[in-house]
Amino acid sequence: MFEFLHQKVNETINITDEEFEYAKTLFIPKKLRKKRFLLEEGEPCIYTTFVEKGLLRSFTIDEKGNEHILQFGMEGWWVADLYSFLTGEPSEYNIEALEDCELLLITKSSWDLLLDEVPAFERYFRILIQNNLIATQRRLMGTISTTAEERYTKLLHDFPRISQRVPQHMIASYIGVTRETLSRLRSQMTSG
Amino acid sequence: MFEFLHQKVNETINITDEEFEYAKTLFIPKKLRKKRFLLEEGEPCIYTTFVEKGLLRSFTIDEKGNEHILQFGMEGWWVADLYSFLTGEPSEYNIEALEDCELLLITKSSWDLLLDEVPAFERYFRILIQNNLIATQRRLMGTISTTAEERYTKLLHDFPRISQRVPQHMIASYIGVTRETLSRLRSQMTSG
DNA sequence: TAAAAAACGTGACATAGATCACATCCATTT
DNA sequence: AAATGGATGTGATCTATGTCACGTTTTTTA
Repeated sequence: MFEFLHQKVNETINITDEEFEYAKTLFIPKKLRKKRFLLEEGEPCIYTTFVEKGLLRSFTIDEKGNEHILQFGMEGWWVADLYSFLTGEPSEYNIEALEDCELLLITKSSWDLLLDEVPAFERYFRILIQNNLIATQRRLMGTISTTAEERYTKLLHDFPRISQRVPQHMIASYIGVTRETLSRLRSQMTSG
Repeated sequence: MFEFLHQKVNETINITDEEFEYAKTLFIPKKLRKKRFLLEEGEPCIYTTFVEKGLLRSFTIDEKGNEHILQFGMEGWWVADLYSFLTGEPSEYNIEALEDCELLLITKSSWDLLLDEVPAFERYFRILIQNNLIATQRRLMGTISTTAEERYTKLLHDFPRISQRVPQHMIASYIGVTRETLSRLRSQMTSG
């Protein structure tokens, strides 16, 4: 059950088997079925979650009822509302399973304990967050400076299998356009 | 010279005086005059920089010659092209002083040493990057889901003094519109 | 302090993308 | 297998923002 997490951690930092054995005691395994929510807007995000299997999305819903996707959480990734997790404030995000999922949850207090007891995990999360920051900065700059078509093409390039796994209207909301616009974009691209 | 950095670090983590004394030996003080560049696109970002005094911006220039600002670096903040700093790859960003600056630079090898020797600094940078990620995610979601006017109002709210310190066309490029659009927005806002 | 450069405002027009409306098409549930 | 709801495509229009052009004001620099 922990092989995949162990592998991901080992790819990033040096960690002893005892340290990882200790870490294992702090995680809570959970299965979550498609369409079920791991987190709903307004409630505090009490877990940070490692995705062993499946696919989730974190997203907001604005006043008009439009959804805006912050991220997809695929196998090997982590999902949470980081701000809510750290502060205990109500979450701004929803997190929903887009496929049946197998997850490893860790609470804030266990996470704090883990970082205190095993400095290697402090580094692991620093690197994880660092890579996430770099990716988020790139996406931000792309959103500011490129067209919807370029952002769509880049998404397909970065995650080739995504369009088989999630409906088009979610891809549209990830790149920041309406489903209608993405639909027209796609027909232009195949015809042209 | 290091009082401000010491203060910022102390606000975030617990650190002994000896640990901070060691850290001090790894930084390179530098003054940078207004309009001078700390980093130019294409060259590797060999330093991460703490801003003691002054103001900088990191930005890209696209094929059309338009500038897009990733961030302003004010007193107490850090600036770098994180990806380039970590990998040694050529930078995608320019970093320019918008005011006369006093900076503390640290190279990648010194930074690695610091994180190895003083685990408290690993935590300091983890928290720093974490807060930056949260802010960047918020800005991304705002860019996807709100109007230019809302983004402008939010920027003024978050950084009330920014509009006295940087020209309007840079504020425009930060919120992702042209200078003409921001100019019109501003006249609407004061009239309405 | 004169000259040059950068910043800013504003009009006319172009365009990407949003909105609204409706018609399939496909999948999940019973 | 029927039925319901979600997902997609597409037309007609609307709107925010971009683009281009030119003039004025302010700030730097020589």
